[in-house]
Amino acid sequence: MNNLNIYKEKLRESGLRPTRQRLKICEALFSPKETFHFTINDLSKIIEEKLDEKISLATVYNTVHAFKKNGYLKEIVIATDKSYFDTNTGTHSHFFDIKNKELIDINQVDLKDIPNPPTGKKIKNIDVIINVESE
Amino acid sequence: MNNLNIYKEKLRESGLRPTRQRLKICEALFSPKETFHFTINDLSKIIEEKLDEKISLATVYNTVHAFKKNGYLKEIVIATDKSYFDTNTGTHSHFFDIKNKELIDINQVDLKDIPNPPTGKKIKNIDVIINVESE
DNA sequence: CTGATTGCAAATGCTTTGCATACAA
DNA sequence: TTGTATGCAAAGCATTTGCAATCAG
Repeated sequence: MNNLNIYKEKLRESGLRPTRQRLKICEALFSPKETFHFTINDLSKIIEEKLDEKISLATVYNTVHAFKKNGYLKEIVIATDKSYFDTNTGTHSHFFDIKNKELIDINQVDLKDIPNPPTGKKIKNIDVIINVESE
Repeated sequence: MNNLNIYKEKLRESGLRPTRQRLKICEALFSPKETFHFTINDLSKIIEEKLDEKISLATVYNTVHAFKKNGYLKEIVIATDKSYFDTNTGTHSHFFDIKNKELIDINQVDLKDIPNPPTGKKIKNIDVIINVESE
C-alpha cells in the first residue's frame, strides 16, 4: 500500500503514533476517491467488513476525535441522536433528509448579512443545514 | 390565574387533554414575558423549583414532544449531546457559544442564494447556527 | 524502558418504553 | 365507562471512562 507512508507521516506530524489501528482507520477514511459521511458505528462496520479488522469502539472514538481535533475530519451538526462526521474538510454546506438520514454536500451557502456577534465573542464558524423531505 | 383558560383552550384545540401536568408545563413555558431556551432537564427543574410541582420526566418528555409537534415549541439543532428547545417559534437564527452552551436569538439570517434541492425533494426548513467563542 | 495506545467491560447520561394506576370527558 | 395520560422503573443507545495489557520509539 502506497498511501501507508503518507498516513504515517500525517499522523506523526500531528504527534499521533502511527499504530496499526490508526492506519486502518486512515485507510477506511481517506483512501476512497470520494469524501463521505459516517457515524462512529458506520466506520466501525466498514473497518470490520471491508478491511477485515476489528477495532475496539473505544479506539475508534478516540481516533475519530483526535482526527477531528487535527482537522482531518469535520463533525456535522444535524437533528439526530448520534454524531455524524465528514471526510470532506473543506468549507461547505449540506442538505439533510431527516427521514432517511441522508446527507448531501453542497457548495458553501453564503449569507446576505452576517450579524455582529455579541460583545466579547467572535465568530468561529457558521453551520447551514438545509433540511429537505421527499415530496 | 387568567392564562389557565387560554392554555386549556390551546390544548383542547390540539386534541390534548388539559391535565394538571400539562397546564403546569404551559405555565412554565408560556407565562414568562420573554421567550427562552431550555433542555428537558432545565424544564423539569423549573417546574420543580419555581412552580413547586414534581412531574415525572417521562411526562415532561411526552409533553414537550407533543408541544413541538403542535408548533408550540421549536427544537434547536446545535452541537451538544442533549436536545434544546425554544419557546420562540418564530423564524429566527441563533448564536451559539459552545463553551458555555449559551444560545442567543437573532433575526433570521437570509441566504444569498438558496440552492436547488435534489430532485424529488423539497426544502422544509433551513437551520443557521453561528458558532461563537469568547475572545 | 516508558509513556502512548488499545481493548474490554463498566459506567454515564439522555431518552424511550412497558405497564399498572389515575384521570378527563 | 373508556380511552388518554401519568409515573415509575427498566430498558436502550450512543458515548465515555478506568485500568490492565500491549505497543511504538
